[in-house]
This record gives sequence, C-alpha cells and structure tokens, in this order.
Amino acid sequence: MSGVILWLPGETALAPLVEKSILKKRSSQAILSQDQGEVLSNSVPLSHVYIEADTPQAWKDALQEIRAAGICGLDLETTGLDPLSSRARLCQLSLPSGRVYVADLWELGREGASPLQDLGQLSERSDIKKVGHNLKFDLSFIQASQNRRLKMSNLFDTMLASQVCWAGYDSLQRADKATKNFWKTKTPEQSLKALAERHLGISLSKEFQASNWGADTLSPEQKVYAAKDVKVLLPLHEILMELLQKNKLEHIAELEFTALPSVIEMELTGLPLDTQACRSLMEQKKTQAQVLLQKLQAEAQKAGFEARRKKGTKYSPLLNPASSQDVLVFLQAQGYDISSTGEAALKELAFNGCSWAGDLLQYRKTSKQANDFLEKWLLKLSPIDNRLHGQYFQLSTRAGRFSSREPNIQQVPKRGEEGLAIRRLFRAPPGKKLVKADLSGIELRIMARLSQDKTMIEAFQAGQDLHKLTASKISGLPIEQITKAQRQGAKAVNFLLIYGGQPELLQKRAKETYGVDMSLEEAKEAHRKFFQTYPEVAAFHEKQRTLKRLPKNHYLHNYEKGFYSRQAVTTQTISGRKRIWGQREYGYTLASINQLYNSPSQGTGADLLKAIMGEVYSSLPDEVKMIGSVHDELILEAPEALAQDMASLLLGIMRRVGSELLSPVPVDAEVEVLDSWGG
DNA sequence: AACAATGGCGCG
DNA sequence: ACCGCGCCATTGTT
Repeated sequence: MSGVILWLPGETALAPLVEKSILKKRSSQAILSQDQGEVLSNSVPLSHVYIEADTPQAWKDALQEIRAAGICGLDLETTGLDPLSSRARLCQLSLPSGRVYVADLWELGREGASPLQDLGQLSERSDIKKVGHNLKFDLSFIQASQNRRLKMSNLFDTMLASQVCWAGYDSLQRADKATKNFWKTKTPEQSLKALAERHLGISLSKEFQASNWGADTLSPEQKVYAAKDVKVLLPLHEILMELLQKNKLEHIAELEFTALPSVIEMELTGLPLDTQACRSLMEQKKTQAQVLLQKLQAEAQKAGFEARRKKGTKYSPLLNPASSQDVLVFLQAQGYDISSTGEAALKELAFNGCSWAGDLLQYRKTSKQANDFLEKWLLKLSPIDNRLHGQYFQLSTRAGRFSSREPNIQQVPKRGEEGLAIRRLFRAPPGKKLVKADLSGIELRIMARLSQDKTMIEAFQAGQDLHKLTASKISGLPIEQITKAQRQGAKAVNFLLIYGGQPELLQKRAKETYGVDMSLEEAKEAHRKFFQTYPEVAAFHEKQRTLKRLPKNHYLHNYEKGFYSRQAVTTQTISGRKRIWGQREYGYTLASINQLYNSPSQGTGADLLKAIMGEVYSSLPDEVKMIGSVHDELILEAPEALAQDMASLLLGIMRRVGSELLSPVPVDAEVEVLDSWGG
C-alpha cells in the first residue's frame, strides 16, 4: 500500500500512528478579555458581562465605539428562522476590548431610534469589519428590513472561514450503534458552539437559543446567553485569520465573503412560481400516475405476482412499483434477466418489447414530478410573497460548489419536453423578465487551463467547437463533415475521459445515451485517440496521481495544541482553494484517482461562479434581483426595460472574470432574456 | 419510533 | 474505478 497515512482525530485506536508536530503553541486566552472566566462563572454582576444599549443615546455610543475600533462581532436573536416572517429582536455587538453591547431592538424602536437602519449602514461600511458566525442568517434579517439593496462589505464569517480551512476533511468515527459499517466518516462540526470549544476551550450553552425572543421583556438569562455567543467571535476571528494565512487561503475566504450578499439576495428574493399552472400540472400528473399505477398493478396481478410478506408493513397483495424488490422479483419471474431495476435496465427491457417496464418508467417519472417537485414546491411556497425560497449553502460540498435545499433549486427538471414544461412554471411576474446566463462548456475550458494542453487552448482561442474537434480526431473525418450524432458521441467522450472514465464505461454510455453500439475495441481506440490528441490532459492526470505520494503541510488549530500542522494530501483549484483528502476506510484508502482529476476542475468552476456572483451583485441596480444560481448558471429578475442591459452586463462580467481566471483560455457565456426559466 | 442503508433519479 | 450534490420511499435494525 503506497498510501500516505493521514492523521486521525485524536482519540481513535489508530492515533499512535499519527506524528504530532506542534509548531507553535498559542494561548487563546491571551486574546480573550480578562474577565472571560468570570463571564462563564455567572457569578459577576451583569454589567460586567454586557452593557445594555437600549436607549437611543447608549446605542449611538455603542456604534461610535465600534467605528473607533474598526471591527465588531455581530449577532442577532430573532423570533424565528425565516427572515420574511420573523423579526430581529436582540442585537449583540462585541468589541476587541471584550466589551459586549446588547440592544433590545424593539425597545430602541419604541424610543424613536431605527437600529436596523443603523445596522444596514454598518454592514455597508468598508472601514468596519463585521465578524459573525453564519452571517447569512443575521444579514438576511438586516437586509429584509431595508427597502434598498445593501452593498455589504468587509465581512468575516467565522463559519465560512473555518469551512474553507477544513474543506474535504473527513474523520473516521466509530458508529455509536452496532451497524453494518463500523467506521463512519464525519465532517467536522462547524457550529459556533463547536468552534468555541475547538479553538477557545469555551463551552457555550445553547439552552436559550430557541427561547421566546418575542417576549414582552427579555430575561437577564437570555441576554447573558446572547452576550456570551457574540463575545467569542473576535477571538475566533483572530485565530481563523492566522489559520487562513498559514494555509494561504485568505483569498478563498475573501471570495466566499464577497459572494455572501448575493446568496442572501437569492434566498430572500426567491423564484417566481406560477401557482395556478403548477397546481393544475400537479393534478394532471397525479391522475396520470394513478392510472399508470393501477395498470401496472393489474397487469402484475394477472401475470401472477404474489407479494412477499414484509416485516412492519401492512400486507398488500399488490405490487408496489416504488419497491425495487417487488419489481425485481416480478420481472425475473417473467423470465427477464436483470439484476437492477434502474432506468438503463428498464429501458432495455422496454426496447425489447416489455411494455410493463416502459409503463413503470413512465410511472416513476410522472409520480416523481408530481410529488417530489410540483407538490413539494406548492407546500414550500412562502405565504408572504408567494415565491419559492430555496436555501443555498456556500460550503457544504467538498469541492467548493454550492448546495441547495428545501427545495433544491439545483435539481429543478429541465430535460425533455416534460422537464421544459416544468421550468416554464417559473414565470417572471408582469412587467419583469428573467435574465439567464450560462458559462459555455466551462468544464472543458477549465481542463484546458489546468492541463495547459496546447491543442485545447488553441481550439478555444480560435473559437472552435471542441466536441466537433474530438469527433474529428476520433473518426479521422474533417470537422465540417461531423454529424450531430457524432458530435454528441464526442461530447460523451470528452466528459468521460477528462475525469478518468475507462473504455468500458464509454462503451456502456454510448449505448445507453445514444443507442450507439460501440465495440470495446472502438471504445479503446477512441480513448487512445483522445489522449493522443490532448497529451497534456494525460500529463495532468499523471501529475494528479503523484499528489497521493506528495502530502503537504496543512495547518489546523485547537485549544490544547494551538496551531499545528499535519501532512495531508491536498488538491487545489486555480484560485487556490484546497481540498483535503482524508483516508476513508480502514486500510487508508485515499481518494480515487478520478476524484483527484475531477476536484480541481469542479472546484475551479465554483470559484469562478462565486467570483462572478460577487461582481454582478456589486453592479446591479436596485430594481434587479439575483434569484438563482445553478453551478454554471445565474438567473436575474429584471424590469423589462432593464433586461437587455442586464444581459449585456452578465455577459461582460462572465467573459471578463472567466477569461482572467482561466487565461490564456477565453471564457464565453450564453445569455437570454426570457419570460420563464424554460424559455 | 428512530436510525441506517440502499436503490433510484433530479440537476450540474 | 466518472465527479459532485439532495431527496424520496423502502427495507431492515435497534
């Protein structure tokens, strides 16, 4: 086993294998204010813990002190989690001196102050750094209270900073219960509580987190809790700044902080959904699904299907098409030789005349569309503005892409006529247009830049179609004679092979996706020709493979050790984002080589989109909103009169920022002004 | 009842 | 041994 032994988190059985090198022990306490210990003991007068800033004058004084300091910790307590339907109640501000101000925003409001306006202005000041944990939350409430776009600047999010430093890190943990997999991989916790413990040795109680923040008067205990939270932010900021610096990740953290306001805007604005059309399409699809279900079950019954008796469920003699076991048992009993009921296998059966398999596929698609998408969206629609507010997470993925949830905006159907019809439900409101921009073929451009492949770079510089070029090189035909089908085939070749796909997979995919029968020999030949045409891509792969044997120092920090380093295999994006590869299973299996090929590319795409989002956000007029982002695509909602201008703006920024990052590879984009997401 | 694993499928 | 996600229902386990 040539793998490199990475560290494990402290206490596992394998810990002795780990070399511990403590570079520099730094007492976190030195950065904490003197009375931190007393604060935690709860035995000192409240005025030593926090200062109330509930009068307009006291509030003003607090803001003045912050201006003088040039930095503050910022935290809000709110009546709920949704910035559209809940309200901010308490604002906590901390200073480098350790002083904490706690302000009851409602009380201040009654006395004629406008603290949320003040906070809005604070968020925009480039000369005052705002430090918070998951600032998306707090800033969403502040932004939601304003009637203009806040051009927030000089932000430092301790959660994002920490996530940047730990990206990709997996620790092995024993499962707490007896499960099949004894070892479980776990990503480190990134809550404020976890960070305070890890880096400062402070344990924060979360007892009051969900207490009644809408009460007539807030209790001293609630305020103490709130004050303790905000007090750890600046000490954490110090440590994370240094950690970012040691790992040369300041730039990536800055990229995340700059993208943050646009994420807030996307979540707050949400997507416009045509509710009526959505409901009727849902009903139509539900009916369709119901008809198909009965047909499937009736035919199965007629053909002699007998349900197994299952533990824990009510017995039904009917086949459940959502049960892959039921389906597999039935189809095998019918004499079909299959081992999976996935789409590829069922398509094959349907093609060979099994209409039941075709119906099942249709049923799965229709019921998924009706239940998982259309119905879910209607249930998720905000009663405040009747729009769909998915959440975005900047760093929940290993390579640095966004993830999205509740609902996942990144998996809205688009393929095929049915998918398109679903996207058309996202309609711009009257007088508005959607402006959509896609980075064109960005993965291959990134690969051209990563590998510095001469042929690829020249092709892009000449504005050539790389899929056609690949098709031409494989077939030996001149580019002008390449058919659409050949181009599609070459597209599969390009995407599969740059990430390490083997000829066997190529053969399989050609069949599945295009119905092209490719012999293994032909697939091998295409594989050979591809790397012959783009030799630097092969060299890039080779270079990535060697990374496994070239671990580098990566710095971490905790309260006990201070800053310390570990030998870690890391991969990097063009912007310098790092991903740490921890071993996954017993035996120290590292990343698969294909992951090492893919990660810098995928991560660079994320870097680029985030850079573009920051840039676009800072250039948008107030009436135009950023409403969506899907890996290589951005969506704006704009008044009709501004739509064309916004299209040019997007195109210009995407080309400029992209071409700068990928230089000498040019970046291009496709922009459209639309009435709906589906065109 | 709650949790874990799996298969399946939507997107890039 | 092609990468990255989130979400659902089923099925088995505690």
